[in-house]
Amino acid sequence: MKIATFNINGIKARIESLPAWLDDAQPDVVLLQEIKSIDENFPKEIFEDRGYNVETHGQKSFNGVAILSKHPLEDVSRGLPGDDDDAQARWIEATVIGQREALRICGLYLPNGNPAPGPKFDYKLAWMARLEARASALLAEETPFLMAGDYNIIPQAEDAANPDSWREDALFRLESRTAWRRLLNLGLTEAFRARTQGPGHYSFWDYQAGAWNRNNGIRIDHFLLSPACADMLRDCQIDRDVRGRDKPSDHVPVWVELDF
DNA sequence: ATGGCTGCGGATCGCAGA
Repeated sequence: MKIATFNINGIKARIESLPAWLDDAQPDVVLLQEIKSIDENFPKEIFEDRGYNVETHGQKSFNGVAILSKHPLEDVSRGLPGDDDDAQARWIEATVIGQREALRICGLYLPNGNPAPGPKFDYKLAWMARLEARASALLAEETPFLMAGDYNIIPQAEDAANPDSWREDALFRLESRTAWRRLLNLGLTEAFRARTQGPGHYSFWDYQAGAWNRNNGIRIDHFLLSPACADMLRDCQIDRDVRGRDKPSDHVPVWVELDF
């Protein structure tokens, strides 16, 4: 089963290029971020016509996540637990039934956190603490799961073309990387690094300053896998070429192939 | 050498993103 994550930076702006990528890549499940749409305005029919079940958790103008799945989705849950006052739509989870077992899939759009320090950075770190708590709870349930999406975290220097320019940025500050490390220390596996080593692998290139043409990218879209899910991992790739197509998002899809 | 953008709402700019 092929499961992808893709920050599309606005469903209205990607109304043609997203279906084109789906037809090309043929993922079974897609976790979308930054749909920038309320649920009522999300064009479900475009995806239902292609055989996908569609579950959204949107809001006006900003953020918003969704799941597309060719397999039935069960027990859909919206919003990251831990703060009832958090109105930002950044988390959705559901259970996908595979051939042999079920997999809990969590789609996330982690806060950017800039400028740092400041209230937005505090929100990012608090959100990551809630994410850690959710991961711990899922581990305790002993059901296989993955958490994937736009983490807005550059894990290591090799994940940026120019790491020195990111040192003080919320995506690469020590506090952010420490919170990321805490997730890994729970026993989660980062899918891409389980299979591919070395620099030069990116999932985001800024629209500005010719970042794509210069390959000035960063790797911030990730899959974290529970131990049982990590045993299912067969492949993990970044669809880099998507960034060079017509009217691209600033992110590209990342996907895993899981045997379950 | 420097710096360059895009999307959204309800507007013809301000904010947000990373």
